[in-house]
Amino acid sequence: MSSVIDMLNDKQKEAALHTEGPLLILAGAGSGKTRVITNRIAYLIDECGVNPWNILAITFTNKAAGEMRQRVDDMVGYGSDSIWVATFHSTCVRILRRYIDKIGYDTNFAIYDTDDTKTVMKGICKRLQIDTKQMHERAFLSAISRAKDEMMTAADLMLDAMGDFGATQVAKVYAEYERELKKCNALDFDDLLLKTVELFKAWPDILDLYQERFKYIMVDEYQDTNTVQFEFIRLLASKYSNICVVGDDDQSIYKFRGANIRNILDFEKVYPDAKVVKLEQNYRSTQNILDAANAVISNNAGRKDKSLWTDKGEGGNVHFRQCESSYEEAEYVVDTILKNKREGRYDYSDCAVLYRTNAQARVLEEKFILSGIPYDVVGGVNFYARREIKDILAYLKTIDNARDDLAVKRIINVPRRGIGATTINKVQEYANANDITFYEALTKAEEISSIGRSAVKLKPFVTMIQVFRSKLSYLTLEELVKDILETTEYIENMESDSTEDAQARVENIEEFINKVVAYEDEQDEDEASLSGFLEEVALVADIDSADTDSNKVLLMTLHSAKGLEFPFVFITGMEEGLFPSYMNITSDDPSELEEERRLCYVGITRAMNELTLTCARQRMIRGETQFNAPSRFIREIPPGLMDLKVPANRIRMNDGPVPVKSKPYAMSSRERSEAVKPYIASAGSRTMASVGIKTGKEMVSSGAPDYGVGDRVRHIKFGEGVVKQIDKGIRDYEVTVDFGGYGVKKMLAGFAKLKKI
DNA sequence: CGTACTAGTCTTTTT
DNA sequence: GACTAGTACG
Repeated sequence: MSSVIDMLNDKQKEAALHTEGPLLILAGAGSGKTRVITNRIAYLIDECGVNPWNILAITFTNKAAGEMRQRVDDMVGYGSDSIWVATFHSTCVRILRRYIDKIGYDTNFAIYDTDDTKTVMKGICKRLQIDTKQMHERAFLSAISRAKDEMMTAADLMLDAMGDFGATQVAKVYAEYERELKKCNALDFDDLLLKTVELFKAWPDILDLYQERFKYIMVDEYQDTNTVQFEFIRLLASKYSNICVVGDDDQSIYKFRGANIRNILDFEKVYPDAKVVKLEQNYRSTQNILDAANAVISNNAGRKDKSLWTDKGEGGNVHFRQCESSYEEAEYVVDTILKNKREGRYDYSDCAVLYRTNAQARVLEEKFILSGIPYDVVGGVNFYARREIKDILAYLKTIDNARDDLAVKRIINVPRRGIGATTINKVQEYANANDITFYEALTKAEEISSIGRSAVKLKPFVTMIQVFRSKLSYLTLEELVKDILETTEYIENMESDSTEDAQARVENIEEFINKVVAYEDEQDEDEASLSGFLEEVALVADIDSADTDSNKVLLMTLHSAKGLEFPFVFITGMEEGLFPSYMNITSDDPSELEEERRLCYVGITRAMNELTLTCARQRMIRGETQFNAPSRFIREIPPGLMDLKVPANRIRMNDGPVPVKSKPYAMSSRERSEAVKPYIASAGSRTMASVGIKTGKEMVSSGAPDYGVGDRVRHIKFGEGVVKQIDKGIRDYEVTVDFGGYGVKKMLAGFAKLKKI
């Protein structure tokens, strides 16, 4: 019987075969760590007779979890679905949904995202009369988040503050914030981990249950774990000690959000009997690229000693190019890609353009559009954080379970219903006084004497929500969402007050409906519940846009590039003040600069065959033109590895402005959105198809309806009616129908789903 | 209560 | 330069 580990090298084998007891795999960039993990899982099941049910594999992102799940499924035949592959957060949610009542929460708790917590914080600052100009909401939130990462309570912070005014205030706000979330039966992202650890500590029998369940634990990207995540894993593994962590201290780039690099550096101290395996053979890059990466990272102190090698051969030099402006830089990137494409050396999908900040994508995008190169920007604004999507989600949350005050308040006046801040405050006061939720208070509006005439406006809102609820039993989720949009005339209202980006918003809503349909298709007939959908969406940042099969250049930040590889990589904006960022240069903490250097290391090691580093002498940052010297990271690469267009000592440092030869072409925002459209439009559908999800019925059709003026049609809610008028709207046909008893309605053909009779 | 303008703010990012 | 939040006014 041929073994699953035969395809591994010696080191990889050593790691895969060590199944009992703690194991640290130090996996350098491109050393095949995912392969080791999946093979190790297969080995555990096939050769050691481990029940798949007893295996837990934890990742940070949904994307990583999805990829691992895929590869495990491919490798392990029978029983692979019972392997628990999930992110930290979704793992905790699953545990908490079962047992959180043991520590005083309701099991249908809400999960507050970053936006929600900001809203909560704003309210607290107002109530405590904190001057948010002096101390920002964001500062409080990040202080609280950091405290939670370190498992510190508000009381702990208060003790630590030792009377210091600022620190005391943070502690007070923290306590208030906790009270507020508890009142709403809500958890923030940090709480998901924290409360699970709390639960495990308070209820040893529950912990034991999960220890028995997860006898073999694997953690990916271990260098990015924070203290509470470490504790979660430690507790789970403390019975059987079969814990395997994989990571690379040189790729730790999330310190700013609480990652504790000591978790990986001190692993052997916590587990003295741990076996350590270093994977140093790189299967990705040429020797020159690796040498450049090694040279840069060797400037960092306090790392685990290792150095990557490859048998891929020397390869070409690393290219470096200093440009006059960001426009010229973008042109250089575009021209190089076109030239390579023409000469048949690299296709579009072989190339990736990386940068430090998302804002840098704009100029690049403009040039890509002009040149006609197909591209995709990865990341940017979180899909589910967009206003229109959050609005619809708030409706769904309210219908599902009106305990989420934030959701109810979000939509009570969206679209406008003439319910203002004063009324909302009065309802809230009433709710506080009677210890009921905001929504419950709404249902008793007529009892609130202070509201007066406004009570009349609240009634229809409550009725509407109740009507939606009553329809839950027979409408599909898709129908429900469309019903919400129609009943509230959401799109019409949106179009009337913001014509500029209304079109993009409508497209987002359509994409959202696609997502809903995809969810329903995934589930078995009766399984597709509203709560289930909201659960899934709460922990997903973006619609997965990894469409590697389409032939496009990918643009993304260095952070989002982690874990990916490309034959040709551009790293742009290699300038002091931008990369490394100004914040980190001026910081008195030298470890901040080391994190930037690790980021540079991550960037360089994404490249398989060719790497081009570019910088601009002149760049617009935050509406201000800056003149920056080339990044220090450039100078850390031995000149012998680079092909410099000018000798190194002739590279111009920041010696002031030079007249720009040609006026940079800048597109108007309309031109831009027009030009960008075809790519965006194709991105969504392709994503769905590539994941193998049926999008169900055809979305809003741009074709003409199959009925005309005067025809009788049927609508799902209003019944039969007569078509009065059909107008070609911005993106769809607007149909005016007389429904007799229901009156005359104007609706979008795509949403209305009218049937000719 | 809603709108229109002004002032201030900007890292990186996932859940 | 772009976005958002807050404020002044109708």
